[in-house]
Amino acid sequence: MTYSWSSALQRGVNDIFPSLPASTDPAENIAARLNQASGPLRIKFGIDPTGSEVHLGHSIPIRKLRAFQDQGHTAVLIFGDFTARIGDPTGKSEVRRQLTEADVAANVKTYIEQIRPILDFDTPGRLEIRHNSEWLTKLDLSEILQLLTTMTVGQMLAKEGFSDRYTKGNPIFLHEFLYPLMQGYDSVAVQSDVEIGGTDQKFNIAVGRDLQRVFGQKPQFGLLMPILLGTDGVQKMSKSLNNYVGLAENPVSLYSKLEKVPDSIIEQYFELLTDLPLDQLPEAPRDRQKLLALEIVSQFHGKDIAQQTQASVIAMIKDGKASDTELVPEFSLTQVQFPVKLSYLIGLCGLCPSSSDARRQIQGGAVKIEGQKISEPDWIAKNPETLEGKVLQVGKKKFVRFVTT
RNA sequence: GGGUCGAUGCCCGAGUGGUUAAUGGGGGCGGACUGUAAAUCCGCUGGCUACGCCUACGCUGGUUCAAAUCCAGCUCGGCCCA
Repeated sequence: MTYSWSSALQRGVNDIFPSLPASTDPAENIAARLNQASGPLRIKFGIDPTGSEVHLGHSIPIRKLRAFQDQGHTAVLIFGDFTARIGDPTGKSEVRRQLTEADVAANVKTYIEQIRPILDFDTPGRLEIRHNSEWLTKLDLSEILQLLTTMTVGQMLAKEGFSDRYTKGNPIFLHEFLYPLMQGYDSVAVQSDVEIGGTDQKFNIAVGRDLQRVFGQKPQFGLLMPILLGTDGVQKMSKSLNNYVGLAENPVSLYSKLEKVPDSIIEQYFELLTDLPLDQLPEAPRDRQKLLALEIVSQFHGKDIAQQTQASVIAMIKDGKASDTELVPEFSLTQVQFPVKLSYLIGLCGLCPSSSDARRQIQGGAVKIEGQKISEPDWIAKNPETLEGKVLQVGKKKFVRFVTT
């Protein structure tokens, strides 16, 4: 098998270092490394299982990993179970939530399920799943010191984020300095040839190169993918900003979020999240949004379901109410005591976070039953029969159908 | 370790004894408009099956008829000194 720096591998790549054309040393050129490889290269990607949801932003480097797999290389997927458990206090001085071993293990499990549609799990030799606790828990103090001697405080402070925080007077804890080193050591442990990461990972990946050199290995290449902007089109996709699209979301929610991706970023979404040729996209902006939504739902749920979803979402909007029973979540009234106040019920079924909020939504004219607006905050349903089979709607995209079973 | 300044709702940030669930901005949500977009305009933005009740201004006590506001101790941060 021969390897090459193909267009599939190059698609969407933001940066590659050591930089591609600049170096005259053939060994310092990723294309050369690929061309000369006698066997599959080891492509590293690491992710800290700190939460339970993976979103489209995370999927970008993973998709790139898949592209390497498809070219015959070995994807080395590292779960940062050790780094996750210490808890990375990056950003604010937020409460450091200590994750237990069990939390992390559970997260790893859900991550794998969510990632499964993207990566090739089946072809032998194409995927290696590792956990960094494997080697990081074994380091003793003298080995840690050896890692620490490779860097200066000045170098650390030069890292984006650290420098900001330092000049702003925000706290930086010492153990945060250890993060880049731990992640870098992962590269040593798995002997990676190429590490994939977001552009924000440049520093950490570079540390990996340094450490590999220290440990007598050939330094990896860094392949940086752009950070995906969230559905607000402004800030990076993240769960805490609530501008994310989760991989595990149901088809309807996936579709309805993606079909309104702002025009300004939709091209980037196509480039990074699909394999569609960019010069053949539809002209009309609205058609682009629909195609994007359809394509991505297909990736995770298959073409049939995607098309079905598109049809029902269109119907849902057009008629002003949910018509397709399959795709509207059901809520059972069996546990509810009647008569019930609507504001309370809305809180119960989760369409609003609290009954107070539900009350406000009713007053704001956001609540409909079967397309009929309810504006009386003390509206009461006398018995289950008045609601059975009906669709409750809060705002434009939150629906629930009442059932009595 | 010593000195000093600080800690307010999702975030930033006013308020320094009493019409204070707490000005303002951001964000978010909802409504109108639209391409289910953007921009714009309007409303909402502690909880409670609610004409009332309960929690809130780092934590714990104290002063007072009354405290986010005054006092003490504690916790956590910034800066300066060592």
